[in-house]
Amino acid sequence: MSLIPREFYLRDDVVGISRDLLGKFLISRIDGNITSGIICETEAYAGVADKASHAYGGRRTARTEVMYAQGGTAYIYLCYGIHSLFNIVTHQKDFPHAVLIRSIKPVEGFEIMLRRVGKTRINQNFGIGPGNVSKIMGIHYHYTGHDLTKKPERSDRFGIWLEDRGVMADPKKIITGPRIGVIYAGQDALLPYRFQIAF
DNA sequence: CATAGGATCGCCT
DNA sequence: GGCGATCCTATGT
Repeated sequence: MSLIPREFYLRDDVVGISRDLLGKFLISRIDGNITSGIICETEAYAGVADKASHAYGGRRTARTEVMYAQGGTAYIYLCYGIHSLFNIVTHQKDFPHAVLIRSIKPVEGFEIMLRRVGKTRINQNFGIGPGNVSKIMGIHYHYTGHDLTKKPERSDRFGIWLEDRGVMADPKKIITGPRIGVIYAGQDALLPYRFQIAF
C-alpha cells in the first residue's frame, strides 16, 4: 500500500517500466469519487527514436510538450475525437518517453465506473482498451500534465496517482508482443513493446 | 485559414 | 468484420 515514488518513473528504461507497471494500481479521485484498478496491459513509447511515438524526431508541439516533462507526469490526449488516452511519462525531463495504459482490472468504485459509461451491467470490454480505461476512471484529456507522484490530501476532491499494493506480476505469465494500431511506424511497429497479464 | 487524419470503440450486419 | 462517430492536432498554403 504505497505511493509509487518519482524515482520509479525516472529510469531510462521505458520498456522495463512498462513491464513493471503490470500489477500496479491506478487510482483516481474525481469530484471526490474514488475509482481504481490493477494495470493489466501497457505499451512503451520510446522517445525521439521511436517512429510510433508522438515525440518521434524530437517533435515538440502544444500537445506533446508534456512528454518532455520529468517522469511521473500524465500525458493524456484526445484520440479519434472521442477517446482520452492515458499515458505515464517516464525518464528525465527533456526525454519524451511514455507508457500507454491499455487495460485495467477494476477494483474499487464499480458503481461510479458504470455510471461513467452509462451502463448498469459490467460487459466484456469493461476496463479493456485505452479509451475504456480513461472512461471508467474518469480521466479526461484536460488533465494532461498532472503530477502522478502526488497523492491528494484527504480534503482534495481531485487526484490521479499510482500505488504498489503488493500485487506481483509473475514474469512467466507476462505476454509480450507488438503494439496495437501503429502500422504507420514501419519497422518500429514490430517492436515487442506491449505487455499484458491477467489478474 | 483549410484540411486530412488519428496510440479507438461500439454497434450493425 | 465493417463502418461511422467526432474534434483536436499537425501541417500546409
